[in-house]
Amino acid sequence: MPDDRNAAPAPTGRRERKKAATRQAIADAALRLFLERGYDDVGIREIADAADVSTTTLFKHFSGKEALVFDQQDEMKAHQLDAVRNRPEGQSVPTALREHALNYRLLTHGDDPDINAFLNLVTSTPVLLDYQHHTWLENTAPLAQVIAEESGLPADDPASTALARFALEAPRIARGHPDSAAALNAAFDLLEHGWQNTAPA
Amino acid sequence: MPDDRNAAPAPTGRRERKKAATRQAIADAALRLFLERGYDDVGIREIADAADVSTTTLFKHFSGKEALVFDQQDEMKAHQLDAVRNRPEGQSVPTALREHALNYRLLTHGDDPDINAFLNLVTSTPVLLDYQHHTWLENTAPLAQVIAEESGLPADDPASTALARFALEAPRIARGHPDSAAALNAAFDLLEHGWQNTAPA
DNA sequence: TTAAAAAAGTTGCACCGTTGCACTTATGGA
DNA sequence: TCCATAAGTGCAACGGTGCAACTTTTTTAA
Repeated sequence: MPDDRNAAPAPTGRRERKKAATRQAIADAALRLFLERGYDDVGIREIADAADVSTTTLFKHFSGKEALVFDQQDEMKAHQLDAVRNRPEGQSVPTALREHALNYRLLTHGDDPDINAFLNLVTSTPVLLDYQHHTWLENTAPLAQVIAEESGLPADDPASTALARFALEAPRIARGHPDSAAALNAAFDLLEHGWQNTAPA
Repeated sequence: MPDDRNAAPAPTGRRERKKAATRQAIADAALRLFLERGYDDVGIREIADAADVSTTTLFKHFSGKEALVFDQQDEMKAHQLDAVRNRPEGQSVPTALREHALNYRLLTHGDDPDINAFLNLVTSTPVLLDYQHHTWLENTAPLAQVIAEESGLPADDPASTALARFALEAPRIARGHPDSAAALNAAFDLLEHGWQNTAPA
């Protein structure tokens, strides 16, 4: 039999794989039902049934009903941090943030029917929009720190915190505005010009 | 007997006075209990009992549990709009918004024990912070419109929406930051400089 | 190998915020 | 004065969430 002794202590493990599978089963069942009948018309108990687990188990995997829908937010947050760190030579921080936001916009306006259905679910359910925004804002502190690093400012510099928060807020402004692309750009124009005249070289 | 015939059809009326009294009784009871034992440890039914009404009545006066705490948000919103409209000659819009925010900060950092107790209740209860922020943001569209008017821009100009939203967001940034005054000022520095280089004369 | 510790999952229940329904009472206008 | 309407009542129910005690699986160590 193969010797697994030196497998890293973290990633693989019979336990963790099963746990991940259960979690996935729950998320899948939830998303399927939500897409079929709408977020508000599907109950927790029903989702648990469909995934063949108890509601208690469901809540051990997800902090609440809304969390069932967003299972990849962490990656998106990390992606944003990278976009700032690995921006092209000479590009300003706010510009990098703008580019990232615009790229993401493109992603979500493609023709992939799955993505569109998901997006439609979210945008048509106020609770989900709020939740998404809320968790998105949790990236404020990490983003502020990256901005500070990239700009040679102290770790909790107020200006970098402000820029971080505003940048995270920009997509939400766009969504509420009739011309969402214009709104997004206007927001980043403000930030770019402001940052340029505020931050050190 | 006095003749009330030409009283405005709106304000006085035996019915409406009673209604206002009931509403006030509910809000008072709720606030008292919340301050005594904390927001999460007081139930709706208990508040209704203390105000001597049914829960049904309570919910006819307030849209939800959180709304019991904030009964003056509308005035604050109007106040902010006025601060922009009636700003001193030659003062820029973002500067007026900064001044207003700073003034409000002073109000809430006084020595009035009642105010402090209330503030403590809010800041120590995440749900309430979120709710307050949420309703505060409802001033985005009105504020954006005032900004547009004052700046000679079309009513739904993207830049004015962005500025409005960011200005409303600023206090929340400040709260999360160790040096809240500095954070507030940094945020408005960004907006002032950005607006100056973006907006028309 | 096996015993015990730890983690995943189950079952059942109860709480809380919130809503709907059918009903009574008070008020203001015709 | 009578009536339409609005305020308020009481109750039952629903959905999301948390708790406690218990069983099953997996890991760790003796």
